[in-house]
Amino acid sequence: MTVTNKKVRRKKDQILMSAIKIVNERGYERATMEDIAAELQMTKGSLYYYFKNKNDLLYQCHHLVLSRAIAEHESHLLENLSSEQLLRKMVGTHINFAINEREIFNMMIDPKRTFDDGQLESVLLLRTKYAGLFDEVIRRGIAAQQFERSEVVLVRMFILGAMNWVQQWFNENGRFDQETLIEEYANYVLKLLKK
Amino acid sequence: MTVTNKKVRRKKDQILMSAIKIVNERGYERATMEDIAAELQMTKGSLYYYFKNKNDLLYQCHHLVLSRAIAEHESHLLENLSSEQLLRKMVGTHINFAINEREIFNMMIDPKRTFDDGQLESVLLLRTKYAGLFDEVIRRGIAAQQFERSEVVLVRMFILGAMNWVQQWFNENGRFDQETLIEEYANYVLKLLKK
Amino acid sequence: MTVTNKKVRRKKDQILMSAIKIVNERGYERATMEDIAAELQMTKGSLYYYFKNKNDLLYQCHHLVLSRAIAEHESHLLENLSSEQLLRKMVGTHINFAINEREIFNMMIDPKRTFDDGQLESVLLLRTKYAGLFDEVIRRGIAAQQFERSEVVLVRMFILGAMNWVQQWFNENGRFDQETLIEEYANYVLKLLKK
Amino acid sequence: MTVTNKKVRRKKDQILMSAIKIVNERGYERATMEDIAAELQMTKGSLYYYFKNKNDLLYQCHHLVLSRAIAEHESHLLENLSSEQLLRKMVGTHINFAINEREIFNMMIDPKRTFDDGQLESVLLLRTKYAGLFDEVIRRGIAAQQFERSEVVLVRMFILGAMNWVQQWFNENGRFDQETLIEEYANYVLKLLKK
DNA sequence: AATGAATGAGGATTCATTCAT
DNA sequence: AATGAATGAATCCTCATTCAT
Repeated sequence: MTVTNKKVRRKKDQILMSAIKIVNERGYERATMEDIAAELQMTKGSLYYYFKNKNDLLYQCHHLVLSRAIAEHESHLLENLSSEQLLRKMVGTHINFAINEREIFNMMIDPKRTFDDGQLESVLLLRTKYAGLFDEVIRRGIAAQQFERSEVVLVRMFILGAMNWVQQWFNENGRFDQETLIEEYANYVLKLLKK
Repeated sequence: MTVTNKKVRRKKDQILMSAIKIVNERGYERATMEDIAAELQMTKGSLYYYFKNKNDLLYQCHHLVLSRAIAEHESHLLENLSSEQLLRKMVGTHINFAINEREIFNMMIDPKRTFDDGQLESVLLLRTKYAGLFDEVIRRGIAAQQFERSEVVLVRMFILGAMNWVQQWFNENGRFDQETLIEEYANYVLKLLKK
Repeated sequence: MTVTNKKVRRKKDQILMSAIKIVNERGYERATMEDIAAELQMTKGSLYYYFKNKNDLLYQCHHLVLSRAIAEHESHLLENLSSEQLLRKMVGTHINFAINEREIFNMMIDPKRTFDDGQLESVLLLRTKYAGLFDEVIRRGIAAQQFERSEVVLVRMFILGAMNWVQQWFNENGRFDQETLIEEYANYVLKLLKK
Repeated sequence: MTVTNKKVRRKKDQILMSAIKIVNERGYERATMEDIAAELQMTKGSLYYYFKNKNDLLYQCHHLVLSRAIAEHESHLLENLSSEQLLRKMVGTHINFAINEREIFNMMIDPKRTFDDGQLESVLLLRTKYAGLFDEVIRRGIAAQQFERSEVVLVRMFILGAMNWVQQWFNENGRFDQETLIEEYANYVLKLLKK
């Protein structure tokens, strides 16, 4: 990779961060290219040097966030933890992303509406991978006879849903802080899974 | 109520149903007044005879759906059921709405972005009422010593989130049919709550 | 004229009064048929029973107001007054109309923009007639050697303009009341005309 | 000022001139953004690159014209002229603007209907300043004992009204040319003011 | 005579996208 | 690499007008 390419890479990342921020604040449709550019004191025209179009830009945001979440989960999987400990960590990671990357995480929700076919395939792949990480832990726990045997996919959906919803109501100044929330949610998750 | 008012009422309802459908298909921002009108073979101009503007129309969709869901829950509350039976019914009602009124139910998600102050107040009131119905059942169960004593609000959020998420992945032709889904989810909910 | 026709006549007049009021408040373009109808607790559809279209309605307003002003001036002309006395009365009449029928009087200003050919002709006829009344007095005064010989048309334009402008700044609660204003303006007019 | 800013300035001015022309032809409400753009062979979208909205554009037209008129009057005030000579020049300037910037000058008439609060304040300030220039000359003349002592404000209103009205009837091909008109009007004004 | 309902032609505004420089 | 400028398609909304009842 040439120096120039590195620069481009860095700029792209800056733009992605800016876009993530703006989209998180305003939502996909209301985030304009102008807004995203202004955040970086660029003009919107310049964005098109780095990204084919708005869709492409937003797709890459999505990809970035999801990849990071996956990476974080994977690092937990490598630690030598019990299923319970592991799951607690994953609950923490997930809720952190859900709260702090609200809108981008939301894109996961209904990617069909936004992405074109090629992008969609890639996104769905990542989603599947992401979900698979949870399935993996659940299966490990069942195998270790710590978790009750059950429809893995269904219970995973239940759990992910519960956690995603957090972003709808969680409020930094509210009754619960993020840490307590994570702990309690992890307890619920484990109650659900354990024998 | 005069004949005319009934007619207007009926027409308004038709428009609302059409709007609900279109919004469910395309999402709030992408649903145009033209689309909504076309669905009923009207012209967009006519919509403005019945609704002040797009926002008003969408607000009324939201209000309608939420009111209906509340009414259904309330009818269950009047039946003489055990907390467990009641909760199973409410899970059924909720998941039905979540699946079949997808986007409108989604408006609940982040009304701040869409509604103006007056509307917002009314929407938040309904949301609170809706959530309160679940709290009520949970409290009943705790009082009857069938459910474990716990942070009612938090566990309710967990449950509602899990159920809302269903709309993201549920697919009529998938591995589970709606009925099985509801039953399994009710089981999870009860496992979470019971001692 | 049949009873029915009389009724229609009365209704038309009511509508004209309503239209005059609304147009005076909001201006020609901003006065909607709906506004005008609402003032009389009618629906806009009904207006079309009485008037061909908005243009026609507004034309008739204009015609009505101008006719009344002319009638009032003519009645003064019949009284046996000196040119000076007569002119004072006419100044009073004109300023009253200019203030109290603001916008309709304003239509006189540039009728070309609003009216179609047939209407225009009739309006211009009335305008000419209206202006002619002032010319008449001025000529009488000159003939009676009370007023200075001068370009009658030009001085009349000067005077009418001065009086029309009153509506732009006159304010009931301002420094001058309407009566004082009229008296002072009449003084100016006479200073202009007298030898 | 950078080159770019100069270009923008020039373009803005072109647009303003175009807008002034169109508004003078059609009036405020009937002048569409499309019309204004077409005059310059631009698209209406481009106008929004230079002006926030129609209101803003029209406000700036108004501001421009009024500022120019004020500047012209002020240059006369600096010349060493008698009150009479000065007033004659000002009559000329005013009538020229009234005839040649018809509608824009007319915006002065009832700005309340068109402008928002911030703009209104600025417009009223300019109007007051404009009127003050005439008051100034009149007072000078009174002080120099060339003009009769009188209600300065009232007589100034009278005079301005008379001159504004010119635009309603003056016609290049009519009986009077602009120069004669100005001379005669100046005579009237002086007859009104002089002892 | 009156009206409720519908319509369609405009008009203001926004914004992703393009492109010459 | 970046930008200023322009564009045009899309979208909301208004309102005079029509017409069946």
